[in-house]
Amino acid sequence: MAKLVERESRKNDPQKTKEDILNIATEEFSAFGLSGARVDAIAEKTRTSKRMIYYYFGSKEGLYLAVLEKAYRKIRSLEADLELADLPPVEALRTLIASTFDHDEKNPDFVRLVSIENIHHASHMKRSSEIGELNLSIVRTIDEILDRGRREGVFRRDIDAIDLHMLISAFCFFRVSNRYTFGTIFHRELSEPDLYNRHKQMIADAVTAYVTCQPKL
Amino acid sequence: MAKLVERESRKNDPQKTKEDILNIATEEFSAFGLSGARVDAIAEKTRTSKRMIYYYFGSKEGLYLAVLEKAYRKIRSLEADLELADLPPVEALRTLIASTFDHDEKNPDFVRLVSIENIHHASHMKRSSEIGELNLSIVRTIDEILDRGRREGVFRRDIDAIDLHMLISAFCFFRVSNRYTFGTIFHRELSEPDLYNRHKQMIADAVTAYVTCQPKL
DNA sequence: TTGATAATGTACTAACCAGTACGTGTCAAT
DNA sequence: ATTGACACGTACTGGTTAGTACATTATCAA
Repeated sequence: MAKLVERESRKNDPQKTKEDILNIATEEFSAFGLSGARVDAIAEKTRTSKRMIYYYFGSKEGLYLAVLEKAYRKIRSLEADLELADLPPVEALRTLIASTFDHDEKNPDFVRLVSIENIHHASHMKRSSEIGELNLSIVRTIDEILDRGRREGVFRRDIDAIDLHMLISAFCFFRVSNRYTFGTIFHRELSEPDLYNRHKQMIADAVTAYVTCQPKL
Repeated sequence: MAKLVERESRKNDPQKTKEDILNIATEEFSAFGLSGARVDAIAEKTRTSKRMIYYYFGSKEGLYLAVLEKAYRKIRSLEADLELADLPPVEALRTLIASTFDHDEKNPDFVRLVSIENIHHASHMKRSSEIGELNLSIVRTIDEILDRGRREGVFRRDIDAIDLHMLISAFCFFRVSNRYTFGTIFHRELSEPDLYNRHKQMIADAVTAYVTCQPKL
């Protein structure tokens, strides 16, 4: 007797298979960390099998690295398209801050992956040629704004672009990365719209106040 | 024939055994995370055996929670002893910021544990009655400073103490928690003394500039 | 059509790792 | 000195998990 269940014929779609794996893996690694994530769990949630993970990515760490690289590739692509050259320096800065703030708010997965990578001393990132060459354009952008501000006499002169980027980044990142412990200790839901707006305003105010103030001795 | 090797007699020292385990475990969890740390590895580095870990802490998670609680207990004890009441508001604030800055700088283990706990959605912290009751005195301290500053007319009036604490904390924490990725991307060694001083100055300047500036509309 | 290569599925393995069974040693109070 | 509770060590187990062996199907170029 012939098989009653017709086995549906397999479709080869390497592109999609890879992407599917990467997407699921991003969720899993971001949720459980590198050692916490389970390859089997990833495989199960995929359209395909564990075999394919090793076929395309070689190892768990290989998959993790691919996830990390994809995450950084995404932010690099987002970084370019801000038109700030024709805004006055303070406005340009505020726009940039708002964009950083929203980016972290909208990409908790990315934030978590970066946190995880820091737990691992950024060792995978260091080994990645792709990420290693990230020469973040955001710093150039900040540098230009600072330069214009100084020439126009509205900014203090002793500010380093990378330092300033860190000041901005730190707040935006922390709000997302430490959402849970901070929220628990202070009984605040850091994802509420009220706080979102207030915090966005605060970091913009703080940074602009800083860059426009006179240096303390 | 009698044993040639005299087995040295065992000493029971439960206090020390517990502490020993806790100290090693703190290192291990902070280095590898909750899922990355290995109970066997912890046991080996201990004077005692794996058996004792389960004897005193019940499970790997139990041990992790004990580590976390000890870490938070430590900061709570450090928080109290700042004498700020007789300083002018701006100076009081700068002192407080310096203290937060140094605390995170000197306690990377604590910072890493908090990062790890955030990866886990602060779930252990929530379950801990001890940590759950952390009603951080630092916020009260900030509140008092803000109050005095407002009364003296030097601070803007629309600042929330917890928000301000977050602004300060975020920078101090990020500098340590994201040391590796940030350092790798921007080719900066965030532990260098030069940067240490500059950053300490910067966060103090930024926060004081913010609290003393006029609100933007 | 064919055959080479790329893509995929199934079933397995070996190592690892949290947790335990079971027994021994310590010490203080009686 | 005995006893009982606490402290501790050794050796093991059973489930988990990263990774693989092997067979099969799809695809496409010649």
